Amino acid sequence: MLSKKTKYGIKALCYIARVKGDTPVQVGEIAKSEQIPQKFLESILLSLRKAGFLGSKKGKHGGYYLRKLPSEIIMADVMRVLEGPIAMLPCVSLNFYEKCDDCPNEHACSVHKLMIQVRDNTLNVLRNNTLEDLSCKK
Amino acid sequence: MLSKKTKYGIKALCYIARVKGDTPVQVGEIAKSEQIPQKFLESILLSLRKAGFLGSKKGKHGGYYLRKLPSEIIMADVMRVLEGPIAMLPCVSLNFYEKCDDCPNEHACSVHKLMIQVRDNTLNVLRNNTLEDLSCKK
DNA sequence: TGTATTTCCTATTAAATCGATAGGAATTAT
DNA sequence: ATAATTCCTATCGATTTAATAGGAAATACA
Repeated sequence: MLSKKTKYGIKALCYIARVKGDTPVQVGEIAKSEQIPQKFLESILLSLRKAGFLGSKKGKHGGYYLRKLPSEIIMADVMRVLEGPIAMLPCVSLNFYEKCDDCPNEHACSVHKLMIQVRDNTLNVLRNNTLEDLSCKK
Repeated sequence: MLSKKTKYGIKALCYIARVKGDTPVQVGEIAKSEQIPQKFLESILLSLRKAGFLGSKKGKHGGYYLRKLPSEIIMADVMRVLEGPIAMLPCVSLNFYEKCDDCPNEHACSVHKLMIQVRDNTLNVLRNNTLEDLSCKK
């Protein structure tokens, strides 16, 4: 199940991508428009900023803005920051690999075999979608 | 993240599929061989039985056996029983659809758009893998 | 310079879920 | 009868999730 954190984060990124204008977008505005608890959204945008997707400006007329073009923001990268590993098992993860305790031979493991395929296909989707692809007008 | 329940359940199904012979396979044997806590495995096999994948026999020389050919057991169906919905969001689920509270227009939702693609691809993998495909000899 | 505004940061909480365990009832082979 | 095995319910501890609280730091502007 996708966490609310990820869901909210993607929605917020899309909102920011859609907004035209020079001034940064405020958390309160996004929260209200997208129906997201403001304090929760604050922490989400903070982690997106730390991951390099967003820049921020403090104080009056402050807010968040994209640091890259929407077409350069790959959803797989966003997902990894918000949701964590894309693979459903550590033993099939590219970026967060870990061996299973219980599994003596990975290549003979039925679950491994299946989850490799799921990962490949999911990754394919997430790598081929950028923020631009998602942030269509309402 | 894939739950241990699902992981254990798939491993157990594969184990049963690999075993040759007339007599049912006992939980204790599977648990020992696949390194799964026996009591936990009991409850998992019980739900697989209730879902129609397994049959059981009680008492001495009792145990579990497949009720269909491995080639007829579709992994998507197994996953739904053990893990729940395949979609990452209720609003993109075929079998467990639910509208999002916060989302006024599903078709304009960026997250929806992305998760539909993920679901389609995941489903494609899980529908095209049967127990036979996974339960290769060790 | 002072005040309101906004992001930034840490801590806490309530609820849900997960993985596992416990104990015993029901059924069956011998 | 007895031992073995599935069946069923309840419970527990740990972890994660979603959200809230409170205030520090920075900034615009009067």
